[in-house]
Amino acid sequence: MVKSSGDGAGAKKARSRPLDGAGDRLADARMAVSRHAVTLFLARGVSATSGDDIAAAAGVSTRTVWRYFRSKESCVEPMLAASAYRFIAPLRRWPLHATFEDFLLEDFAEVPPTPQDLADDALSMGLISLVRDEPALRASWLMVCGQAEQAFVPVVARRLDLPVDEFRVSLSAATAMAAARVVHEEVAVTAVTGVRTYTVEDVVRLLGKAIRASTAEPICDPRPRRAFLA
Amino acid sequence: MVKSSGDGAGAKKARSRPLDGAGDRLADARMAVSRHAVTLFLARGVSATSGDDIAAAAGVSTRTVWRYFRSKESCVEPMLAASAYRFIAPLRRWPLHATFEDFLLEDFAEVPPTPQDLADDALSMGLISLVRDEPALRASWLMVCGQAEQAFVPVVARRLDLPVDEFRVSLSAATAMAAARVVHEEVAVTAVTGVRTYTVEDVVRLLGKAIRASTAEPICDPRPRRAFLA
DNA sequence: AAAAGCGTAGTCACTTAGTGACACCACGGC
DNA sequence: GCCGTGGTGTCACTAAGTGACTACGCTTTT
Repeated sequence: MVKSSGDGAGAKKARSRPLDGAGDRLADARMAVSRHAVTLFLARGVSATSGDDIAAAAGVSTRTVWRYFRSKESCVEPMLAASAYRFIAPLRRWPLHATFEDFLLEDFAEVPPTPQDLADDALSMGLISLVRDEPALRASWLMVCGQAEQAFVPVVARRLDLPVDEFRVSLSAATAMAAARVVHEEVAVTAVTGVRTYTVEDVVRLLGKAIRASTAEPICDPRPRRAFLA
Repeated sequence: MVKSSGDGAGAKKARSRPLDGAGDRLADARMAVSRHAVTLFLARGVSATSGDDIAAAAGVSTRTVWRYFRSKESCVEPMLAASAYRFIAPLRRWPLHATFEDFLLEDFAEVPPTPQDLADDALSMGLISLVRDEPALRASWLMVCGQAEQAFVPVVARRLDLPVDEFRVSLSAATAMAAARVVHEEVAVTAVTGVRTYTVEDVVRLLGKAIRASTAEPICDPRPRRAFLA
């Protein structure tokens, strides 16, 4: 089913991958296919959508779909990952003296998401709301959370002034992203079922609370001055 | 690829499922197949093992394998889940006044694992050490961690004296199991690569430290008396 | 400007993963 | 004895996923 490396494509040159802005042609192509896959999954369900359907909708050959993705379900990963990165990427610029909420809200005000981003986030939320019932989809969602966890590691390391390979750092990144996952799932199901609606601010506050509760490390708040301890 | 429900089999009657001791004939059969699958995966690698191979090794028809499991990779889930439950199931009896480490170590001394359990744990560890490289296996591992999270919910609820559907409870269960996952992965790779060895006590202490660090809630220690706050 | 080099997509034949339908026990109740 | 009921095997089939090769576009070289 899977040869060895993750998602065939990118193995060749490991080119740039800016993580933030656009630019990677291959990543864009994968993203386009992913968007069509998600749309189809939401419209007719995962099992009623074939690889051929996805290929046809995206206007590429079936072979290309399997070159891009290691399985049908993993087609959703770029979409979900992109939504996650829209939160995590800005945090690489998060100044040490700012709180989680203050920084993120200010940043969103300064660099507002594009309409495309918002549409993608809506699709992602729809998908996340399905994750409880569709095991294959859940596996992909958890994989994306794992990627998010990796992307969050340097943020935590900087906040704690610790090297990225420190155990405390990976632990904190893992628990924080677990908290973020639970919040996202909760938000997705309540939003999709119409129980309530959320503003960006609501979500940021929920995330902040959850991440604070998820670790004894002070990653969300200004770092205490070392001088007091020395 | 997947019809709708998780792992075809058990849908019919949702019979007992004792979670602890043996007894379920179907679960035992699934476990036996799972054990053979894990052995083969470890011996020759996942992609070099086919569904037919697993069926042949387990002495059942291929059709039965697909009835038991929704995919080749998910064959490993019963083995991994059983290892996880050997930690979580006892915790349902965890008295409120005992610390995590004290209770678990005492319990393991009283009810020592069978040789079969120990062998299964060794296989599981071998498998967990592979999850970093094999994405399909990683997805299954994360699914098992999700099941463990669900199983941990009632334990947390009891410790916090909160209903099982409280958000704080699912949050804590999620972050605690994320911590446990990171510890298990670390232990698995260092143990398998021979960097160091672990006793049960080592693992329990590592888990305790990690879970304590993973949540602001006092789930690992005796619950503070409410009377002081009232 | 032609040629060579390279990276990516398409085509098609092929293997393996996974499902549906039905026959066949083994078991327990009556 | 007969009748459900639940689990398994057989077989035919669909869908997922791979290998090998071709063809196109783009850059670099001469």
